[in-house]
Amino acid sequence: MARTPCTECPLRKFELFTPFTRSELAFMLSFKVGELNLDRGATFLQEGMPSPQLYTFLDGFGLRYRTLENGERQVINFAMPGDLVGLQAAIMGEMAHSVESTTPVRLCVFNRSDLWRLFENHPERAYDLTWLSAVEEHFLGEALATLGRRTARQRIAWALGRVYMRLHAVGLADNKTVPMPWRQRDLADALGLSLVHTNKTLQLLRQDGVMQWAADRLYVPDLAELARRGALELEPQPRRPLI
Amino acid sequence: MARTPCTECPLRKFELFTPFTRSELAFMLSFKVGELNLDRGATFLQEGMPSPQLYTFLDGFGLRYRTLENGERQVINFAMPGDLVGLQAAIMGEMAHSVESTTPVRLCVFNRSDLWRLFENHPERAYDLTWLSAVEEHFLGEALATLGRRTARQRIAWALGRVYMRLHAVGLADNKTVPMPWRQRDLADALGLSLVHTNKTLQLLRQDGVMQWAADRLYVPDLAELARRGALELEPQPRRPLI
DNA sequence: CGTCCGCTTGAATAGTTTCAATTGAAGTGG
DNA sequence: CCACTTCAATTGAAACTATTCAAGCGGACG
Repeated sequence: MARTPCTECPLRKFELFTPFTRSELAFMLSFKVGELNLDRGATFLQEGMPSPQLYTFLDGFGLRYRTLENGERQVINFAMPGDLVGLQAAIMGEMAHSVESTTPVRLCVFNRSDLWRLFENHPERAYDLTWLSAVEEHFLGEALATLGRRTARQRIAWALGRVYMRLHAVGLADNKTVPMPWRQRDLADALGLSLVHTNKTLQLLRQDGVMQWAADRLYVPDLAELARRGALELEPQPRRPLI
Repeated sequence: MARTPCTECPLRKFELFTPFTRSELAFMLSFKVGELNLDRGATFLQEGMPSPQLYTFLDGFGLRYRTLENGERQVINFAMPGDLVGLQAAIMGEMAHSVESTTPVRLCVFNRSDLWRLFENHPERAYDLTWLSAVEEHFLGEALATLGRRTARQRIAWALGRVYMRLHAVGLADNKTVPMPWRQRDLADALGLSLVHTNKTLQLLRQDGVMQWAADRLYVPDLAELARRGALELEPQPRRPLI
């Protein structure tokens, strides 16, 4: 297996990334087997398919979604730099959702076959992977509550707030503005709303001065206010406890 | 740490359990530190709280749910024999949801502090835990799609079908009938529906002869039909692949 | 016997979807 | 350089699904 040190992508960039710390990332990168560059709109992990590889988003954005029998989509989550995708296929044998790029992306590629080596020889890193899974489970529980019990306004505020907070955490917020390279359709499919209603609800939030979203950029003047409307907790991501 | 072999609960009962095989369960049981018996209605894991213990349901049923700021509930999943709960707190430091019993239960108790030992010395079992987490993630993705994009009828058929299949898998199906010790309120809170609408939709399914649910028992004459209505795949649970 | 809990029912209301059509911006080819 | 296409966002109106409110019923239990 090749061990390409990731010289191009300075670790500094990743300092704040969830969930990897600098030293952990450095370690992970020793498992790197290559880099993959894709244009927007590329589906690189597909529902129901096994995948011999895992990927980390180095640059660019994506979308994780399920396709329903009638052709509709359920967006599971938005993908952004620092996100690990493909663990499900690596562990369970096949993906339960697809992953596609919504901008050009640069992906860090790991081999699934190295995973076992990691469990055997690096229990701390294996623990990290389980931690990742647990964090994802936490998020999905929150999403479930949002779709199940909240109004359109709350859902949208929740989703935008979440995206903002995650991007802020990875250092991509600039002057209360973060990249937002998704379509209203994507947001609608993430929240179980129709496109029309999503559009109208977005306008309400805009009129209230809670946020602005245009030209792939999201501006949030007061995160606390947005969080309040989305029933979001502003607390920092839970930190990994010492065992 | 005490290592109580689980003589009372014959392993035979667990043969079909997801995800533990007989030998795996036997191993897990070597970590057992005790058994906990609770009446119905006991909340033994609480949202936002750390927990020094993990539990496996040996007998009885429960409910995993989140409480919303307005007092409403989102049921995350139904808990049944064989289910492991509390992993989230063990890994992340605190629970994202509460767990309560809906019947008298008998729980197998593990110490969180033993978890690290497991990762260090038993990579196969650590892998199993990650596998468990991935399966849960899979399920939550399916649930999200159900709440986001399906009608009340489909949601209810989906939920009943899922419960039936899971209980069948652990050997609790008898003559096309499984235990169903939950309330309509619980089902409504799991599916993001009002109690009234859940009630009326259940009657439609009953009238169609798709199922009968009364006195804590669920009768499903034709699982394929129920699955079809709930857009459920009848395929067996994905098996753990060899690494 | 009275109370509580879970289930059931009807009617009014509200939130969301669906349908249908328009606009503007960006990209393509002759 | 201009018609033509495409994609994303927008708007209004009609239709519908699910919620809320309110009330009643039956069984279990002290």
